Amino acid sequence: MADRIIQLKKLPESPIDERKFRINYREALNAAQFAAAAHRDGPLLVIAGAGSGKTRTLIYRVARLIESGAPPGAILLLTFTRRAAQEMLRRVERLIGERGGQVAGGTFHSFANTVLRRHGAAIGLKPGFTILDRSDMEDVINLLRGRMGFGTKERRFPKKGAIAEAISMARNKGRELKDELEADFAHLLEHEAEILAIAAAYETYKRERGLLDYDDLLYRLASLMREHEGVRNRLSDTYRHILIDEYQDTNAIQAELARLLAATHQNVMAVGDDAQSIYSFRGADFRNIMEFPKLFPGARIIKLEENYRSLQGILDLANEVIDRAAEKYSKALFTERRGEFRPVLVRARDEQTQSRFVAQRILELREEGVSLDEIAVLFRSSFHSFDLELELQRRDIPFVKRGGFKFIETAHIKDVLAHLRVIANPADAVSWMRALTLTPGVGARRAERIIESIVARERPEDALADAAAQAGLRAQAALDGCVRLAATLARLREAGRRPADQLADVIEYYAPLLREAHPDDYPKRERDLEHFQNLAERYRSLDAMLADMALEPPTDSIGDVLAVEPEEGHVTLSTIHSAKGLEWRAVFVIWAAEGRFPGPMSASPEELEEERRLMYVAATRARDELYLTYPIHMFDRSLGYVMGRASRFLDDLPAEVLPTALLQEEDDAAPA
DNA sequence: CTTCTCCCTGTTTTT
DNA sequence: CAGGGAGAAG
Repeated sequence: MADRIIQLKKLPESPIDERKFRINYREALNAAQFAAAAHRDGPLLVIAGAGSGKTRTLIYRVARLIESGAPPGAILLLTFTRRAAQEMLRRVERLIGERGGQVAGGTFHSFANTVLRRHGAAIGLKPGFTILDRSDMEDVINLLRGRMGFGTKERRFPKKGAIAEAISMARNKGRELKDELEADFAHLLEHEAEILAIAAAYETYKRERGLLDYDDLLYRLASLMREHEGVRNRLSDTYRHILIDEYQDTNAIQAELARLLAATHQNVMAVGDDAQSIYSFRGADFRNIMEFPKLFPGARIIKLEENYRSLQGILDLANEVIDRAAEKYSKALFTERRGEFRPVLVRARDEQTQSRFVAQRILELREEGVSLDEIAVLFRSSFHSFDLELELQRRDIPFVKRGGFKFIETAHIKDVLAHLRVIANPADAVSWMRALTLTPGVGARRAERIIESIVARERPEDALADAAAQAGLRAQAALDGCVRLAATLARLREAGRRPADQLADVIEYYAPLLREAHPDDYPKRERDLEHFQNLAERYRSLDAMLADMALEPPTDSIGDVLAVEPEEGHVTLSTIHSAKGLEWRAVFVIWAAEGRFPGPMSASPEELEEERRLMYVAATRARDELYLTYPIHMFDRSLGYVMGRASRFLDDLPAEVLPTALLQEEDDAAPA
């Protein structure tokens, strides 16, 4: 006789008692957001439209993981910019208290830096490696090109920037340089053999001297984890929950890092928006986000489509812009937010008028009670704001500018840094080159000879004076200069010195050289050095300071007006790239004109598609008000004044979605 | 042979 | 505005 069968009932999907949590997640989040935040284990992909509470969802998921018992240190939050990382960690801390501060987080690059300094020995890395930024990379390439004798006779050898770009792109796409050149750098193929030789020499050079460029940080971390199962499992066990923001901007290596980090648990949450992929120039491919379910089989997919940021009129515009994209995107944004506002396309007479309009409207907004902190002006390329910066200065409107040139990239800061880097890594020949050629009478040739004879030493500066004499330096002034440099470096190397004091010594040594080199504008540059000095005070180790300067440099170039009444806030001027993930109550997009946005460099259909997404990103930064402007008369260097046309991304939009306005002088007629 | 100086050009976007 | 090239000067 058969046993009696008793049916065991399946428990309902979510038996979790919400009351055990301190935070009321159901109240704080909508259904889709809640599903994402409450997700426990296994891969999860969140496709989140602009303004759909993506960051909020991430933060609540972190909080919930911790409330469910995950140690904060086991949660790793990877982002693309330091600002995004800091902002998130701050909000986590506010939500759940100081334990939130123990959550690990940062950019892919800074995470790689930390891991490689600790575990890099397994792949032959010294912990004291130096990080090369893009211009350092170009300096090395230039040095090698010279050494190898390329481009001296021939006129048309590719520029160092082009070579660096090709090398970097190949790395980020995980391709052979040869293939990359053939696919995307056809114009360099003429010099293929030389470029390949330079690339090979570049690799050797970096390895011999303990140098890593940005791409190496990711690439070597991936090799480390691929080749060393022990390290891989240790890292994966340490970080039981990996959360990745802006996944649409990952490239091939970053996707692999995600896979490697999740080796022992598959707990990866990726958040992104395919319509906001704007980093293909860095090797990012928005198809990555589509491939996520292939990389992590069984991934759960959640879409966030409701927008909490913008008024419907602004979303209508954004939807129209992205609707016209060649590749169709999966979402249409909608919102419950009601309001009359429609975005406006403002046609200004010329650039000056455009600037005047923006400045005037900013002042009006301030009159209406909008804080300057709630206003941003966005543009395609950082130089587009030059005229506006002057206008804002004229009217005493405080602003900060994000993106574009950072003060860390200016020659005088790099000069000062070079001296510190030589102390941190005596084998860093690029920095030696920079420091040495600053002394009068020493140029590239002699500097190289000097470096060759001293660079292998532990304290190269001890041999500096002799080497200088042997390198053919005759002039007493030049020899004296080398002696002074050696003395300064020797002092820097004394044990137990604070980075800030070391920097002060360098600046003392460097100040006369700076005045000599820039008699016209050295006061401005000295102010930058002072600013740098202040920044240095926070660091306890030179290595940490140098790594930060390469990976997470201070981004805001402080406008001269910053000191004016700081309590009233400041307008943000930003490239669209740097504005990613941020929002403001009122947003201006200037230079929304053909030839600027899209710019002249965007020719291929793919590039134009990316420009379109960029416009979409720009528009969706605005909460309540959005103004797009362009000048009717644009100045072109070769043609003089030409007629400006509205950006093709706005040109064909229906007038209900984007009405136009023309600016008029006050006494001309009725106001526009 | 090297360095310095002056004039030109041409400028995305970022870790 | 800086990076590169050409030519002058050390």
